[in-house]
This record gives sequence, C-alpha cells and structure tokens, in this order.
Amino acid sequence: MQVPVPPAPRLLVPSWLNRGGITLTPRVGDGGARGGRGGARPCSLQPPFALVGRKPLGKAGIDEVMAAAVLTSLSTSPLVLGHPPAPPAPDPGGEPWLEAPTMSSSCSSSSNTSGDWSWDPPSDRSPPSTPSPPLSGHPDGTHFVFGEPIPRKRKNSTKVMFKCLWKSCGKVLSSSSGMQKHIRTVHLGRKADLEQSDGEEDFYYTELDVDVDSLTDGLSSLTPVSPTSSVPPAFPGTEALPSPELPLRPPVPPTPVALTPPVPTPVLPKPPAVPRKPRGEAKKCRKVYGMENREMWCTACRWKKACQRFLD
DNA sequence: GTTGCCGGGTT
DNA sequence: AACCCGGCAAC
Repeated sequence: MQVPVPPAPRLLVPSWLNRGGITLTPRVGDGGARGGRGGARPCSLQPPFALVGRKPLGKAGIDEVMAAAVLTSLSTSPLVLGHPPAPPAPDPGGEPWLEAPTMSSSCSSSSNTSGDWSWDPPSDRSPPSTPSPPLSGHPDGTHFVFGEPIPRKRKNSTKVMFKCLWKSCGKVLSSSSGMQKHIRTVHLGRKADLEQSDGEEDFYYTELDVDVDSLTDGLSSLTPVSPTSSVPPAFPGTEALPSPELPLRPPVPPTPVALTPPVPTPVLPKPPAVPRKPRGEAKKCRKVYGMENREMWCTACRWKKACQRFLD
C-alpha cells in the first residue's frame, strides 16, 4: 500500500541535447499544463547525431543529381527544354542540368519520342479534397487541385519562369500574371484586363525553374550551342511584356496566332501550373493558442504538420 | 524573427 | 501509426 513511484527524475538535459525541442514548461510557469495524456513524453533521448548526413546532396553521386534533375523537370515542366536527356558529355561540373537550352524546335513534333509527358493521371499523390480539374472558375485562382508535387526550391539561385505551352509559342515570362495575360489576350482572344479569369490560362502555361547562376554562367562562358545572340523580337501583337529577363528563347517563328479562337489546344494536359502553395490566411493553432498552450493545438500542429483544425 | 509544414527520422 | 523535429519557404 504505498506508491513506490518515484516520478522518474527528469534527466538533466545537456545543452547540446536540448535544442529547443524539449518542452520543459516552455516559459510560462504553468507547471502542469502539459498533462494532456499520461505525462507527456520523457524528454526524447535520441542521440543527436543520428541525423548525420541527412542530405548528402552536396556530394551525392552525379547519378543522384541527374535523377533528381530529371524528376524535377518531369514533374514541374515536362516540356521544358524539350530535348531528350542525352548529354553529350559526362559533364564533370556536377551541374548537369541547364547546360544551356538547345535549340531543337521543341514545339513542333519530335520534342521527345520517349514522350512520357502526357498527362500523368494522379496515380501517385491524389489530394483527397478535389480530384476534379480546376475549371471551376474560382476567381481566387490559386487552386492546388492537382497534387502539388512541386519540390521545394533550393533558395540557391533558381528563378521561376513561366512558359507558354501554346502550340508553336514558347513564350517565357517571368511572372505568372504576365503569362496569364499573354495567354488570355493572344491565344484566348480575351480582354486583357478582364478581371475574372476562370483559370483556364493556367492550362496553357507551365512553370519552370531556371537556374540563374548556371544560366548566366553559361551565357558568359559556355554557350556550347548557337547562343542566339540576337534575341528574336516578340510577337508584334503582344502588349508590353513584363519580362525584363528572358535569357534565351527557342527560335520561335513569328507565328500568326493573333486572335484565333480557342484552338483545340496542343499540349494541354499539363495541369499543375501551381506555383507554390501560398500560405493560408487562417491562423493556425500556434498562432491562436500560442506556444503556451501547445497542448491545445491540434495534433498535426503539435507535430509540425499541416494544421487540421484551421483549414484554409 | 516568426509561422507553417514538408520530409524524414524515431518510437 | 503515432510521435517528433530539422530545416526551409513564406511571411
């Protein structure tokens, strides 16, 4: 009849272990707020060095890098640099991608016969919310309807560009709004300033990451293939394009696509023109309850996952 | 600097 | 599966 339960003296956590992760009464002297279920966790004692080498990316084999590059380009911009993955040289540099865009007439036909770029059905990741295509005219536009496989960009020096997928138009702009406008006016024949776009434009352009560094690098020194020194003029019909930067463009012939009615589009099936998931507006548990009341957060928030209580 | 959360590890 | 956290992009 006694309670022989010494409350497991909490170990002294060495500073190298307690890197903010351990929630020992955060800062408010609440003393017992943690009690959620059965006494919280014993401060985790995983060896901190278990994470060694989590991202060996730095010196990962070229194969890995190549694979990553291929995957990336496949998932984000299937048409980009429509040339087959057959690098002529092993490229010792370690930056196999973006070896200056080759000037194959990408749009016409033989973009790539391996052609796996053809509307990959959402087999892999299917967002549970809305499986249907986004023609649902939501003015907000930001539909993350098709899974968001956009890999996180390295903040290094990649820049997001937007490429028009319209047949024989390879226009690349630096802003999505500009691209939408371009598509709206040039290809869809709509009013440029039409406020409400039903999002249809999103189908006709794709996003692509451009490594600025290697681009500029390549421009200044490499330039293996015809560098297109004189950039061909843009379409005569287009408005002032907000594209200050536009490194290289495929030799797109001056196509007379002025105001043709919506043609049965060429390379449609490219859905995920989803730039990046914008941060939701809803305040999440952390913000609502504060760090002090962490036990009131939804579990997802507690685990640093997407909040499931305050959905966007 | 803070917040939200992905990716991945641990239990 | 539940739990946890490093790290990073968006603010």
